[in-house]
Amino acid sequence: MISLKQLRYFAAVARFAHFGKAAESCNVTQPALSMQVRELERLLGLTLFERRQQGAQLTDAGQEILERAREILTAVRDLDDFAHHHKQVLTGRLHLGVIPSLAPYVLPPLLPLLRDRYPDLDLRIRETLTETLVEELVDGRLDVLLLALPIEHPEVATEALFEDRFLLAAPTTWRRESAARTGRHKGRKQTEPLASKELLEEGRLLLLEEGHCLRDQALAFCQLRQIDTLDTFGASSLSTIVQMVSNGMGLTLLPEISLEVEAKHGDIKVIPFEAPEPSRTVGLAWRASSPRRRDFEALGVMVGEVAPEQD
Amino acid sequence: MISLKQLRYFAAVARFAHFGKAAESCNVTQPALSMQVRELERLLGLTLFERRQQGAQLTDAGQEILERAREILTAVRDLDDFAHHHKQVLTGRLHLGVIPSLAPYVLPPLLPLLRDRYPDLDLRIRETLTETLVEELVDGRLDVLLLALPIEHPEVATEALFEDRFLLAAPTTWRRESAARTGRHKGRKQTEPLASKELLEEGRLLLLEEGHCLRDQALAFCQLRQIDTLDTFGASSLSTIVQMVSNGMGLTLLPEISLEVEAKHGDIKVIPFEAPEPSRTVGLAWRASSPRRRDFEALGVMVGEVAPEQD
DNA sequence: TCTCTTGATAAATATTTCTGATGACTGAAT
DNA sequence: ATTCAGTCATCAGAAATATTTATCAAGAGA
Repeated sequence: MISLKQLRYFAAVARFAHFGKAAESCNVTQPALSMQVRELERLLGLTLFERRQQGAQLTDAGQEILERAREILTAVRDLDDFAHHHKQVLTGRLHLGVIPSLAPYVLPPLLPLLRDRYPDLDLRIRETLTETLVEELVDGRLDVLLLALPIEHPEVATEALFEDRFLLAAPTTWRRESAARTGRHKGRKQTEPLASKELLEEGRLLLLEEGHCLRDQALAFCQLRQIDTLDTFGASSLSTIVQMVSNGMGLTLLPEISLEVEAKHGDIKVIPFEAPEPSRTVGLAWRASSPRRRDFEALGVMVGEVAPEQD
Repeated sequence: MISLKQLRYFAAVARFAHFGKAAESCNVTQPALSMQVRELERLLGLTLFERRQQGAQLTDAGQEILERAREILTAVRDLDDFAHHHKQVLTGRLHLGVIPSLAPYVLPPLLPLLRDRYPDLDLRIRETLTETLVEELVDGRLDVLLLALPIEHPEVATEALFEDRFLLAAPTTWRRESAARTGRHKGRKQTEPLASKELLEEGRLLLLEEGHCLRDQALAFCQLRQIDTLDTFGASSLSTIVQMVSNGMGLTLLPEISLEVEAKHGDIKVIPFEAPEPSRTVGLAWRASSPRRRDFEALGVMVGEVAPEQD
């Protein structure tokens, strides 16, 4: 009779395309895992992997079985979660994924608050790009994500928490009229607090490297499709960007939530945009099948408490 | 770590509300099953059953866990089915459920045909009422049903195969005009081959007992809500009904598919209805998640071959 | 050819699961 | 009150299963 152990081992081999690594990830030796996978193949009456020198390659049949196996494993994990968490909210282990443009600003105030209010919560944090987070979420390695919406995925449910405005960050030496070559802004007073997006076209725009959603949102706002005004190298953290800005290497967009930290890091001035102000929607995402809705709602409330005040 | 075995045992206990019977159904001894259920409870950190002298009663938490467990078990069964049947069509074991008003007419010609054309098919038949069939289908004890549509159930997919007309069955001694008290049919010729539904009001209507869909369909057609013209005892097979009709105890509706068999059983005359003729839609039903669609389609073709010709 | 990596195999061991006998408990009948 | 029949729990030993350790064979790359 098929066992979950077999499915788990099978999924691991599929993930790593390598029996040895899969065995390690399952905390068993390679022969133990090989035996179970082989037994599963016998039970199913088909070959799941092509064993090659370079590793294990899923067969076509294996691919289809894998999808079903993953669903089953997720359902089992959900059942377990449900059992453990349906009484109390925010207890036990919770794997939280956060995008890099939120983690350094949300987590410092959030974690002490959580530790204080939910001492039985064993929070595990993972910080990486949206794409990877969603993948790991669907896969069951993460339980809930804190990121910028929208997330379009049939298995993922989301909840918006707050709007995070974007502001223009410039060197303190930067003068708006110095860049107003187009003359469009001639008549404006210098104390005018709004920056129109045209301003961005005047200086080099510094952004996070490829894959960060913040980069995409900034580009979308600027409707910049030509790459020549961009620093093609990009940076992997906003701190670095701010350092670059304060050294006169260009301009950037900063999310409001980062200001308290980043405005102190470097010598920059921050200018709000004219309406309609650009912004991103920060929210939570989880597997639609997850039984821990109540946990996520509670978590959302906590995040809301540490978020910037809404207009 | 949770195992499928534990879920299987748990589901069995839930089904029988009795550890001993559950153990028997799982082909293990009662202590073995008790241990696994207890271990599952330990792993989940909650109590699944209230153990009483009268048996095992699911707790509220157990009820919710049960639903998830059943989904998992079904998914595993589907995975297994998929592996075994995605290559060849109609091989291996197939549990077919049939309603009593179809089984005696469809199965005799169907089974030899199947045995001939799909010798590797190990068909298991279950005959009972629609309600039970659907329950067992969703539960995974049956794979496919042959019955009257529609079936409204979120987890069940269906396919219509053919229309089965209803005809009026009357004693050979019965004369239409003898009952035409209303005078509405006075002008008609006696050789007129159509029977309007008003005719049914004139004789006592004999139907299958409560729960048979054929009974409900007949009642729906007649728009009879008053029970006084009905034989309240009902019968459990059409053969019996036909015997009653041929002995002058009343009239009944017979599905066309039964005529070849039943018209010979008793001494009756069969009269078609005026348009719009009453009929039922015969079709197949299966779990929407089942991977054996191709099997069901092939089965549908076979049933079509033994069904009455369509107009 | 030699070396490294891959996964498979075999035997010994560890672990899990099952059986069969027993026991405690409960409600019903005597 | 006592017995009885039925429930599920417990336990020790047996059986089945999974795992480890050690070793092997095959192919890729030097």
